[in-house]
Amino acid sequence: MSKTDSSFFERVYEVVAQIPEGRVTSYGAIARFLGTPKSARMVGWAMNASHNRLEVPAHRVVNRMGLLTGKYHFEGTGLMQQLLENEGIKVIANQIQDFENIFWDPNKMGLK
DNA sequence: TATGTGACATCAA
DNA sequence: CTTGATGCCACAT
Repeated sequence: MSKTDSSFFERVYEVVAQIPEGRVTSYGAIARFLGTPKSARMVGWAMNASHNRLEVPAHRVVNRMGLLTGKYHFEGTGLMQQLLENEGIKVIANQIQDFENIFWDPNKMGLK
């Protein structure tokens, strides 16, 4: 309800919320889109707070290698993988298959 | 006010 | 080729 977002996190949520179904993105890509290419860690941190923002599909956000790094932060174990598989993404051993194929770049979002 | 932290990324040896 | 170490920025205490 505040008019001033004043939260870098809010921006991350917005980007993540724009991720199409069946697609995934990386922390660095989001960070770069926000203008802070070196703050990839902050993106992950924002996800930490995303637990309050259910509108944020954090399960669609993975690290650079397509590895479900934050699966341990979800409710239970394997929930993140379940959600991804539910969208048609193949995940084996916390590793997304065809990661490059389903990778969604926010920078290309409105462009092209 | 200062210190610590973190679901990453990138460079170096 | 692999493994290690550092940088990073914004938020929390």
